[in-house]
Amino acid sequence: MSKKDSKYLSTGEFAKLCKVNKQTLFYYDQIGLLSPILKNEKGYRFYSIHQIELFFVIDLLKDLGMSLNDIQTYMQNKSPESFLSLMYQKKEEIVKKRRDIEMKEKMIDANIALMEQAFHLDFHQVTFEQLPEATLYLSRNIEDVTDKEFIEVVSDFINELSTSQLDSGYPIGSMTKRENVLKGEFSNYSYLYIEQPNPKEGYPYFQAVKGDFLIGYHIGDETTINDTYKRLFSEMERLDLSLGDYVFEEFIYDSIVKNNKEEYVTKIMIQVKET
Amino acid sequence: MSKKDSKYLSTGEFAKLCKVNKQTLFYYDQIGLLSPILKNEKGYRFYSIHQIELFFVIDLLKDLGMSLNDIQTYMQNKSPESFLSLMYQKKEEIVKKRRDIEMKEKMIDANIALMEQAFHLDFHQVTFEQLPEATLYLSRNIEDVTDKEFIEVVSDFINELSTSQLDSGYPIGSMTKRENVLKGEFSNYSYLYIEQPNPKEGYPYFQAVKGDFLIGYHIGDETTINDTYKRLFSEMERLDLSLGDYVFEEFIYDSIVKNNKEEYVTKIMIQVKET
DNA sequence: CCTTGACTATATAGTTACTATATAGATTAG
DNA sequence: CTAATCTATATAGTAACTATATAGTCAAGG
Repeated sequence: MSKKDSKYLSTGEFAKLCKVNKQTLFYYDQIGLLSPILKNEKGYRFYSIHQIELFFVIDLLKDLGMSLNDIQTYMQNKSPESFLSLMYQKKEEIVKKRRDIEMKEKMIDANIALMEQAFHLDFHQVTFEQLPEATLYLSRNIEDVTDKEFIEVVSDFINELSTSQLDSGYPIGSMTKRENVLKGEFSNYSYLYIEQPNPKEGYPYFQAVKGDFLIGYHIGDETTINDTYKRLFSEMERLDLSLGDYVFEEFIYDSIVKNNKEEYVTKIMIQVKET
Repeated sequence: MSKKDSKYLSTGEFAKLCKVNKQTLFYYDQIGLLSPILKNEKGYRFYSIHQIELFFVIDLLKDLGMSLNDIQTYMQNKSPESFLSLMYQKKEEIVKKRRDIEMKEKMIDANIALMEQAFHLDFHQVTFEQLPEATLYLSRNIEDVTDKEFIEVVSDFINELSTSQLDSGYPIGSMTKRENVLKGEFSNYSYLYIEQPNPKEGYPYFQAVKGDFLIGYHIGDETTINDTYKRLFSEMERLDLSLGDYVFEEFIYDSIVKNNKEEYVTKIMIQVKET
């Protein structure tokens, strides 16, 4: 490279600096998005070091979901005013994006915690535990609803979680009222719930779970859960305990980690009081 | 829809719940990534509400840059152990991604601040100001380097910023030592710098800028900056000020917001002391 | 009972933003 | 002077949708 040329970067050098494939720069040149400031008689491209700034902005906008076409349109009509308004718009978008990432990070954390916990559990053991208070966000009531209504409630609940940013990453559980459990309708759930480790103001939360629980695990799919309930109830009797207000169910192993239903595991937490 | 069918969601309903295009679900079914649990004799697809969980995991992994192919591979060999190790791996990745987003948000904030500020400036005004202390991260020395070396230093500087997470989003400026300025070598910069609003431990920062400055603006490209410097120096003389340790240059309007070089604006901050 | 409108399906082609490959000429280090 | 390494163009392939065309299905209203 001659002394004169050394002010500039070749495509390869510029690509390295931008941390992209050389082909990408050819492509950007082709579509006219970012062309080298000079091409010599042999067709060799030469980029100025200042062009890195432009590349960074392109990269930023691209990362924020703007198409190369739209970026090009901006670049052709650029001005401090349009840049500022673009930045304001992208600020809003990136805040959304950051929240989304934060939520997903929480989801990963919750999944890790759940799995780590699961490894230390003996699913054949029934235990008596005191659970601390927890705040739950509940769905609408789902007692005795039709299948169709059930689907609607679940859909609304899921939508509510994402629109109101209530999705803590924790798994969704279901709770059943004492009276339905007493009737033997173990799967006639009253509400769906999701735990809220950091409850926000202004939502009708359910303060729950503080108290004594009998905890057991059901292995297999929901069709055989009645047997497990019966086993737990006889254990309750043996310990001289009586049923409290609610029973809670949470999946430990489900379709996400197991291929066949026989290996699913459901945690059953029966609120109890001493007689 | 018959009572029996109402336990399930049609492709359209499920797509709405997943917040994706119906076609995407066809595509996922086609490649065998996520198939409805039943298809009736007419070929209509029916999804179970539980499948939303699987979709969420697929969506999470996809968002974290995993290809549908790799996701499928995981799904075929799923187990609590492999899920946990996947989650640990994705946790690392998402932390990186979050930091990246946070950095870009800062970049947007800095750009907004810069532009808002610029709108309130009169580029023809020369002012005398006291600037607060600031922490700068400097490049290697670039006095009297060749063009080639200059490019190398800039490249290294930019790489260092991203690898050591020193990129604060602020624009990169250049500073020139008093002695070079006195020789009239205004563009024989000594260092590049980037401001660090929240300096981290363990880096050799430059504590700077606290003190009195004469601030003016150069309109046009770098080839004519000498005239502006001369104008500023005569103003310095008039005010009975003498040159301090450094002169700082920062772009206000550059190729990112202006199409032609005649409209570029450079802020020149001359450190001064009273004589 | 028939029609209308809203759904469902499949098949195929198009899109975006690369990415890889093949071929050939240019440059540089030893 | 030659081999290794760069550069270029042209073309094809890729992932993950997305759109379009065509046709069958279904439920609700007149």
